This record gives sequence, structure tokens and C-alpha cells, in this order.
Amino acid sequence: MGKNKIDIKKINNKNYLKATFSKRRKGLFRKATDLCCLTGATLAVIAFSPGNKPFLFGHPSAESVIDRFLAEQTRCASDDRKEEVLESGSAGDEHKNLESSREEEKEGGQGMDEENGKFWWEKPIDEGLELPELKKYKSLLERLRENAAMKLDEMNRRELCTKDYLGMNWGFEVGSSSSTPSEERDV
Amino acid sequence: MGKNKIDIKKINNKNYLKATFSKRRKGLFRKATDLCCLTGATLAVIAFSPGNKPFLFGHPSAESVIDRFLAEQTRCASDDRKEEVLESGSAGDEHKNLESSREEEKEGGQGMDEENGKFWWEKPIDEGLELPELKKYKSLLERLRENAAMKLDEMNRRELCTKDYLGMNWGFEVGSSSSTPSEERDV
DNA sequence: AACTATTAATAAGT
DNA sequence: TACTTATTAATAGTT
Repeated sequence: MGKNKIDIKKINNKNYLKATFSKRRKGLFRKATDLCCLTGATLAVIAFSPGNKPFLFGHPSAESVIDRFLAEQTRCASDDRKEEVLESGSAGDEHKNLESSREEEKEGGQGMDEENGKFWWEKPIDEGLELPELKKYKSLLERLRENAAMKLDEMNRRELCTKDYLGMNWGFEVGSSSSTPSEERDV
Repeated sequence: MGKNKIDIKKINNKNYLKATFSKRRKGLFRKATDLCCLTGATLAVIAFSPGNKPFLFGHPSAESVIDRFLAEQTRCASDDRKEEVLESGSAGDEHKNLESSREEEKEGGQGMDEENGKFWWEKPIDEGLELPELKKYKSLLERLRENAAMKLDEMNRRELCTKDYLGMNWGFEVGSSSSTPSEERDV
């Protein structure tokens, strides 16, 4: 997509690397914006450039999406644990996560198992694949909790009003869990 | 981009909405993959479809990127607080965050202030813009911490090895904070 | 950063 | 839901 086709492999030239990251990050965020505008999807992008500079995109905000993800992940971890207790620790490796675990019976199990031809990220969520780095969670969350109250106070002082970042009004709740009937399920 | 140009505004037709989300989410994740492959960027995408189904992308993993973001955000919240104590609570609304606050002196302040023509997300990080939803953090993190130990145990039992999800070996540390000299700075 | 030749993504249709 | 095709959108190389 340009004057020549390029291979999708690591760029080594520093200047070309910077230029490419810059252009393509903008493109990625534009795509994210379009997706949110068109579908009302709740979406966050967290990017650290090769120079470790952070860039954020989020609708309705990066933090709210991360919060929701963590909350649902946490809730499902508890669900898993309960199941394991009930089932006396079966070693079977079928882990569901997030919405999937709540809705799979309604969806007849389709959705994530029928589209398993492609990459791991094509599937809604984990299946045990992206859990590795979680060993850091414990100490990290200790620190997070310590700072949460302080950050909260700080926020309260600054008191920023919530903005409709994309300049739109959505006809439905964005950021809430499934409360709608059967049509808006899936996708 | 298609047989007709379309307006980037909310789609109401349910079937078209589903199809569009599906196609464009794939496109977004492909762009994310390309960006990671080309530049080695550390990147996460969290998406909830209009039907509240979760989709994740991450390199090296969604969780690791989220962890890093939360850790740096937390660290900077503490930094801010220290500064405010030292400066006796100036009311000036100049908040830096994450890497920016550590590196701005080396970068001569350029980077986020010179590209302020566009949208809020064009800038590296907050400037006080995406902090609103943080009021949920306190109680959320309480719950998170409660579940962290259990989740950890669970992880340890499953013991999944870290994979190189994109099938590449990076010549540099991905996921580490700035340790390189002056060239890889910015972008 | 701006331009443009070229490839890539995708809206509609099947 | 996946494939095809006409068309627009993104971007690689260049300035």
C-alpha cells in the first residue's frame, strides 16, 4: 500500500521505523475511531512506540474499557474457581472467559469454536492462551490498590467532566454488560 | 473504501451492523498485527462488540500491555502527588503522565505540544483528558486484589508457557521501559 | 510534513 | 458466513 509493496517484517532503519510507526499508528487510531463511530463498539487501544512513548485511544475512554475488561476477567476468574471447586479440580483445559462463559448456553456454543481456523486473536477470548504474564498481577495490584485512593482524591480535585469524545450520542448504553434481549447478542 | 463511499456514522440496520463490525474488527486487528511486526511496538486492543462480545489483541500479550499501562499510570499518579506536595498544590492544569513525565526534559518538551492540531488521542497521553471514569477504580481494585491471589494460583496450576504469538524474535526488549540512549527516544 | 503512485481495505452484491 | 469486485482509503517512497 504505497509506491512499493513491503514485507511485513521488522524495520531496522531507525528513521524509517519512526516514520512508519507514526503513520501507521495514526492509521490504526483512525480505523479504531471509524469502528466506534459506525458500530458503537466499546474499544481501547494501548500502544507503546519503539521508543516507549505511550499512546492511548478509547471509547468511551481507555480507562473505562480497561476497567470493564479487568472487572469481567476478574469475575470470570472467580467463576472458574467456583466451578473447579464444584467439579473437584478437573484437569480438562476448557476455559471460558468474560461474556462467553455467561452466554455460551444461549449461543449454543457456536461463535468461538466454529471460527477456529485462523489466529488466536480471532477468537473472542483466551482459551488459556493469553494468561502467561499474570504472575505479575499480585504485586502489581497491591501497588495499584495503595495508589487508588490517592489517585481518586486527585481526580476529584481536578473534577473533569465526561466528554463525548467522538462527538456522538449513542442510542444505547455503551460500557454496560449484556442487558439486551436476543438480537444484539454476538458480534 | 468499497463500492460506495459511506458516512462514518452509526449504523442502525442490525445485520449491516454485525457484518461491518466483523469486517472492520478483523481489519483493525490486521493493522495492529502489521504495526507490531513492522515496528516491534508493544500494543493491546480491547474491543467489545455491539453485542458485548469481547475481542482481544496484544503483543506480547494483551494482559502484559495492560499491566504495563496500569503500572506506569500508577507510578505517575504517585509522582504527580509527590510533585504536588513539593510544590504545595499549584492549581496549574499541566499534568504529564507515563513516560512523558520522565523524558520530557530530554526531549526538550517537543512531541506532544507540537502536534496539538488534531484529536485528543493524537497526543501521547492524557493532559487531564481521559481521567474521568477513574472514580470506579477504588472499589474495582479492591475486588481485583481480592481475586489476584486466587487467579495466580490458578495460573500456576495451568502453567502455560509464553509463546511468541506473532512468530517473531525481536532484537530488542519489548515491554521494558526506556533503557536505550537517545536514538530510540520518541516514536 | 506534504505529495502521489501504488497497494490494501472494504461496501455491496452474490 | 464466505467470496467477488468496484471503489475508496491507507501508505511507501520521495521531496
